[in-house]
Parts: sequence; C-alpha cells; structure tokens
Amino acid sequence: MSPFDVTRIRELGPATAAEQDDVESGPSPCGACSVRHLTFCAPMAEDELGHVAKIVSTVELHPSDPLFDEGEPADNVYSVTAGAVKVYKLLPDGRRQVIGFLFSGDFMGLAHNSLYAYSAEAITHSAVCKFPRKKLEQLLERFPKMERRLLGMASHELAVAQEQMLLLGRKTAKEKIASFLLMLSKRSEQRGQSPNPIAVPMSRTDIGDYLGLTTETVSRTFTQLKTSNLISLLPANKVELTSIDTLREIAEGA
Amino acid sequence: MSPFDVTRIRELGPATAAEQDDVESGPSPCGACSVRHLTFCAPMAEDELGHVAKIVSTVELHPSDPLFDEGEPADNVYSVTAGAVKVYKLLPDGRRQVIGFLFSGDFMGLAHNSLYAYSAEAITHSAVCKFPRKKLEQLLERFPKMERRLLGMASHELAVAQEQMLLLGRKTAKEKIASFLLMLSKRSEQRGQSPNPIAVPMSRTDIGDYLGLTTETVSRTFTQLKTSNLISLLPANKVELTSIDTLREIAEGA
DNA sequence: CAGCCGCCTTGATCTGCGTCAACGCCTGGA
DNA sequence: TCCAGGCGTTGACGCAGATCAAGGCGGCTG
Repeated sequence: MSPFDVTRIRELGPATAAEQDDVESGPSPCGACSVRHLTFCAPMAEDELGHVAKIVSTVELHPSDPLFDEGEPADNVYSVTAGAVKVYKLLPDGRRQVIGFLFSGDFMGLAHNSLYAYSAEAITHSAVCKFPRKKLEQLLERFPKMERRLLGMASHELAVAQEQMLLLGRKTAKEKIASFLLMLSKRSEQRGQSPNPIAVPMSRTDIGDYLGLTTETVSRTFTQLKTSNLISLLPANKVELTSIDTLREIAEGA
Repeated sequence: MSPFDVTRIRELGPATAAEQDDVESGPSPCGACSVRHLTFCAPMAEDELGHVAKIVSTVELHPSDPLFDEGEPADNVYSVTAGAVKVYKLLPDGRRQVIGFLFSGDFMGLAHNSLYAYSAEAITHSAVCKFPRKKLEQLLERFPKMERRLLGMASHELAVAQEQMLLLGRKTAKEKIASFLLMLSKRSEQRGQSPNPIAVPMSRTDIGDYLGLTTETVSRTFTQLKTSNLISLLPANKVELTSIDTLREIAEGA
C-alpha cells in the first residue's frame, strides 16, 4: 500500500495498522487522526485510543475503487477519513439509486443483519478505516460511550434519510438540485471546509441517481440555475452558490 | 381516559402509568405488555421492568389524533403498542411525504437534536407508550443492553429508509404499489399476524404520500393489479395477495 | 332510514421529466 | 501532437403519472 499523497488529500487518516504495539502504550495511529472528532471514535479518551488502533486497519481507495458490494457478508464497518465515497443500491435491470455520499467522519456498513444492504465505491482518492464487525462489537460493549455516539450518529443518519425521502417523493428537479447543493455546502462546513465555493466531486450521473433524476435533467437544471445567476460553475468541479437565500427558498418549495 | 376496547384492538399495551409502585416489586404494567418482545424494551429482564414502568405512561389515540408536530421540542420518545400511526413531513406549500407507518413495536421520536423532525398522527385506534427523553436516556445509561437494542432497531430503520429511497427514486407506480403491499405483508407477519389477507388501514392519500404518487394513481394501480388477478380487495380494507411471487417479481422490477 | 360527507374510482387532458440522439470538450495515453 | 473515450451539454420528441373533473359508494348521524 503506497503512502497517501497528502498534497491531494489533506485530511490523512490514521496510520496503517501495521504498528499494533501494546494497547496501553504511547501515541497510536488513531491519536494522529485529524478527523477523529467527526467520527464515532470521538468520545474515546486519548489513553483509550490504543484499543481502537488495535482493531482498525486503513484502506486507501482510488477513484471508482469498489469497497464492498450489496449482498456480501457484512464483516466490516468502515469510517471514512478522507475523500468521498458513494453508496448505492441496484435493481436487477440496472436502475441505480445512490443512497448517500460519504465524507470524512461518516461511517457505513452498520447492517442490522449479516449482509451489506448496499454497495460502496470511492469517488475520489479516499481513505477509510476498517473495523472487523466482531471486534468492534466487543469494543462497543466495553465502551458504552462509543455505542452511544454510534446511536447518535445513526439517529442523525435516519433524519437525513427521511429528509431525502421528502426530496425524492415530493420535490421538483429544480428543488432537488437546490437542496443537493445546500446539503453539500452544509456538510462541507461541518467538516471545517469552505461552505461556499463547494467541491462537487461526483458525476452528473451519480447526482441524478442520488436525486431520482437522469443525467440530462441534472445537467439542464444546473444550466438553468447558472442562467438565473444562482450558481457559477468554477473549474475543478467547484460550484459557487451565488445566492444562497434564493437557493434555500427554492429548495424548500416556497 | 376510557379503557381501550380490546375487542377492536387485540394487542393492548401496558397498563396506565398511574400505578407506579416500588420499582423492585412484583408485576409491573410493562410485565403485562403483550408486544414487549417487539419493542426496545425486549432485552429487559422481568425483574428489571419496574425501572421501565416507572418512567413510562400510556397514551390512547383515536383515528386522526395528532401525537406531535414537526418542529416541536422532542421531549418524549414513543413506542407503539397497538394500532397504526403515520409519521410525515410537510413542505411549506402543503406537499406531504409520509416517512413511515408504525405498528406494534415500532418507536419514534429518537431525534438527534432537540426538535421532532416529523409529525405523527394515529391512523387507527392506537396505543403508544410515552417515555420522557431525559429519563429514557438515564435508563439507557444504566442498561446498555437497552441502548444496544435501540441501536439495532435504528440500524434496521436505516436499512428500511434506504430501501424506501430506492423505491421513491427509481421504481414505477406499479412497482411501488407491489413493494408496498409486500412490505405490509412482511411486517404483519413479523408482528405475528396474518401475512396474507393483510389489513390496509391507511387511506389512498396516505399511501400516495408514502410512495410519491397521487391518490388517483394509487387507485388506478390497485385496480390494475386487481384486474390482473394479483390482488383482491376484500371488505374492511383488507387486501388478499393472490400471487405473491408475481408481486415480488414486479416489486423488484424484474 | 334518509341524507350527507369523505373516500374511492374512473375518465380526459396536460406536462415535467425521461428517452433518444448528436455533438463538444477535456484528459490521458501512444 | 494527435487520437479515443468518457463526461457534459443541448435539442427534439414521447410518455408515465399529475392534474382537472365528475360521479359512485359506504358509513356515520340525526
């Protein structure tokens, strides 16, 4: 596994799991994790991180690298530490629904039964921490505060999913795109990054599959928002939200 | 509060919270709960139920009674013990998205922040157990197995929500209705009730708002499935799934 | 038991978005 | 440098499901 190019991916995750020394000893890979406060590891004290480091391993992903597929045994839980990952479900005839886009701090694979309910694939050069399910469960049993944190994050995910149902079931294409851009902005801010010229690393097809639209409609709607001077398309897949308030009104259907 | 008519609602929940005697003493209201194994109370031992009974109160709901509204302080968590409840979100202009239908064992109100993210309203004559959030949190701290159960149920909810995103974003009206009927059937079975002639207590409008369709389309699609001899509409809002396998094929888009 | 109201059904028409098609641009590889 | 392939954009057209409209039916209520 080659070292991660930190000039491209700034928030490098924990070091590799190779160094699994004494749990109670000094600095651990997790101790150096710059996005720990965003992850489910957040409640762990400095001197407890060794327990986490002991079971974790890191995986580096390049664009379009698959992480796991729907239906596979859900042997691991993953936490994203850098980059962007998409998770999606497929219908037998190939229709696709992107369930979510994951960034630093987000987790996936918390299946209630033993199989993954969706597939996961890297969008950009990314890094994820991999936790064997069995070992993570033991850790959660020992550290209820971590389990509590996970419950809090799951509740949040649930609220986000419900908001997305409202979007998918009842919003127009324009409202969907406006909501999407505002969501990216908010999440970017939550990660401590710029809320306004935002990075939009996913393709038009991915966006369409996330919003229940086709690529063509996504493209047309971007053009429409651009023509209305609500957004500007910048180089390197960045988008500037020129009038956030108007976008917000559109997103809420007002 | 009048006693619940047990001839109409068979799975009567716990008794009223009036009798809040010594926590460690004998039979508690929760001890008599016939749907406990379906709820987040399931992992509690018989002699621990007093702790639950001490903080719970029961609420009886009649059709279309509201339970709480989106945006209100989320001071309580609710667990349904009988009947059917719908939860939904509204857009400012009145467009509605039904987020879910809740039956015995289902919970709601686990908001990650302090406000309810949706409104809840009874569909049929129903009973719910009401847990003050603060007190429930204390209980979860004391009984991690209950918190673990809640995490498991939340993960399950998340998987269900993701399946619903696939439905809303990518399925046709016919596929949506077929999926919906199969979902009702499966859940009915999980509650220990008949999986085949199923009760469909919600209105066409509610179904439409759940599936991202209009009442008219829901009605037309029911008619179409009936004409194709895949379902029969029985009296008392019951539906018989005449050909479950074919329905399943339709639901999966095959 | 009659009348009313809400829910469901059915028909006619409209439209937002999907589908099909063509083409431009950017990027990476030889 | 040039080519090829992938992605994005734009245009023309079609259709699934929305909208608008009109009854029908069953279950309360007085």
